[in-house]
Formats: sequence, C-alpha cells, structure tokens
Amino acid sequence: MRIGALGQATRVDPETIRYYERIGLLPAPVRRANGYRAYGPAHLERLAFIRHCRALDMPLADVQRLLHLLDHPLDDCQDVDRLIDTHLAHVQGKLQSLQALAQQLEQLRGRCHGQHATAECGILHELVAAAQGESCVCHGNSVQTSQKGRRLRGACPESGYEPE
Amino acid sequence: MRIGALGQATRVDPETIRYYERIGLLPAPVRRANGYRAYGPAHLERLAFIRHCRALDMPLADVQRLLHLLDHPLDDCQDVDRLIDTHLAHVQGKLQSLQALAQQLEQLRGRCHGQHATAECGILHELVAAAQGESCVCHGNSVQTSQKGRRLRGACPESGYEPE
DNA sequence: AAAAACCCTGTAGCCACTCCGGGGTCAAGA
DNA sequence: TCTTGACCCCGGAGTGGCTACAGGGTTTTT
Repeated sequence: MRIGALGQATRVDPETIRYYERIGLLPAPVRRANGYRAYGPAHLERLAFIRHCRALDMPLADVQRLLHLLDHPLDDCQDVDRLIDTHLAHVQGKLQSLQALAQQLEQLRGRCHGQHATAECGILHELVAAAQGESCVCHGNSVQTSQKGRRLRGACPESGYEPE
Repeated sequence: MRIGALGQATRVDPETIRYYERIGLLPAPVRRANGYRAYGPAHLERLAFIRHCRALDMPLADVQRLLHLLDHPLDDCQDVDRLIDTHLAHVQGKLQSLQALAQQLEQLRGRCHGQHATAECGILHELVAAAQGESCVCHGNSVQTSQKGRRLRGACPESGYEPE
C-alpha cells in the first residue's frame, strides 16, 4: 500500500508518516520503481501502535522505547512498568495543576458580566491585582511591586517606562 | 534596574525577558551608556502581569491582547470576557481529556505487576491489542488491521516489513 | 487530453522558551 | 595591576510533534 492508503487506514497524515520515518520511529519501507513508498501490514500495525501511544499522550521518545522493547521480547518488563509509572505520574501532576487552573479561571470569569469599558472590567482588575501579589489563590509566591495602584501604567504617557 | 534585577524580582529568566522584548510583548527599555537595558517600575508591573497570565496558561497572543486592552481603557470589556471564556473552554476541554487519559493509564498500569520478559507483559499486550482496535475504551474509532495476532511484527526477520 | 489527485524532496514555520558561542563591562580581591 | 567572576550584549540554533509550503514528478479520473 502507498502512503496515502496507510494514512487513511490509520488516520495519520502522510506528512506525519514521513516524519516518523525521518526520525527513525517507523522503518523506511521499500520503494517502487517510481520512488513511491510501499508499505506492508507490519507498518500498519506499528503505526497504529504509535498512534495509540500518542493518544495516551506519550512522548515519541517513550514510544520509541516501547517499540524497542516489543522488538526484544526477552528483555525485562520492568522497564515498561517504570515507563508507564513515570508517564502516569506526569499526567496526574498535569491533571492536578489543570484542575487548579480551571478553578482559577472560573473564579476570574465570575468577576465580570456586563458590558462596560475595560477600565472597569473586574477580570482585568483582578488580573492586575493578582500580578501585583495581592491575595491570589494561584499565586502563592507572589511578586511585590513598588506600587499599590490597581492599574498598569502605560496608558498615560507621563507614567510610562522610565528607568529607576 | 538592570535585566538581572528585574528577572530576580519577577522570577523570570533574563533570556525570557529579552525574548518578550523581541516579540513585542514588553516595551524596549532605554539603554545606559554601556548598552545595558534600564528598566523602571512600569516594566516590573507589566512583566508581572504577563507572568501571571502565563501562570494561568494563556498563550502569549492572548496576553498581548489583554495588554492592549489595558492600554486602551475605554474599549469594550466584552473582548476580555470572550477571551477568558474561550480560554476557559479550552482548559476545561483539556482537563476532560486528561482525566480520561489518567484513567486509561491507571487501567493499563494494573495489567502488569511482576518481573518477567516483555513478551508476557500485560501492558505491552494491551497496548498492541488496543492499537489493533480490540475493545479499547479510549480508542472508540479504532483502527482495524489485517491481522488478528497480538504481537507486533518486526522481532523476527521473516515476518518483517514487506509491502502488500 | 486535461484536470485532479497523488507522490517525492527539502525547507521553514509553529509555540514559548532555552541554550550556546563569542564577545564586552564592571566591581572586588590578591 | 592583574585576575577572577558576575553580569551584560547579540545572533543563531535547538526543543517536540508536527504542519505547511515550494517545486517538481506520476497516476488516476474525467
């Protein structure tokens, strides 16, 4: 099968398939007389495996290692366990921070409803205040600037960007 | 203040500060006689704002837009609302898929405990089976390969990568 | 026969940094 | 005075995982 057919079967863009070949993830197939790549079922399976791992958000380096382990069935399986463990920990960490983030954003969103000028926008006010280190949940180790004001400078020329 | 002091105050790498200047996010400060950048409090505030937005995982393009709105306090605040809404939806979507992902990985992790050869590893078996489209939760629209076998080819030379 | 769809290679772009090389500047210590 | 080390400058390249060209050739369909 040609690259387009393989792409359709696995729902992978041919550009991506060539990319996988370039970085050594998918073995280079034989070529036909016209230079076209000719794939067999083994490529199809390997590519499907890669995409499944990617659907699990594994970095390609990890996929590479798993493929290597698949190719060497006598190796110790502990490597697989460790890899999955590490990846899982990574995902769980990301999940937690994303949950906190969503909460933050929802809170922020609640600050503004109506239509008015940005000068009165609760969201912008909150963002500026939080950046200036006042009582921000997500920003525990906060930055203390020299100003107590609630507005960023820059809007009026005389309060601009002069050195200290 | 010089770039190092600004970096310490905001916990931002000087390289990142220069990068923000290069892409037009932070105004270029005046220079001292020796060419060093000289920052004022306005830069400090603006940079803190940027970092707070980044801590909320906003793309720099969004931060740019918020800064623009801050600089134009009479603009309509609906733009801010829309921006936050869009970002929140994005984060919530990512959160959901990450939750599904963590569940998948936990399930996967449960497949293998002991130490044995990778040929018998439940995780690898599951990954290969799932890639081949058999009863995988995360992979609804699955790929059907031509083979029923549970192992990827490639380990033995005679079952390798021939074209179809 | 012409048009559309496919294939090839190589290169550049995306995001948000991060690192590197090769240099200049400046203050403190030996 | 010399040296060390910390800081600063700039431009360019690298990261991951693609995606999008540009500029050609081939195959299939109309």
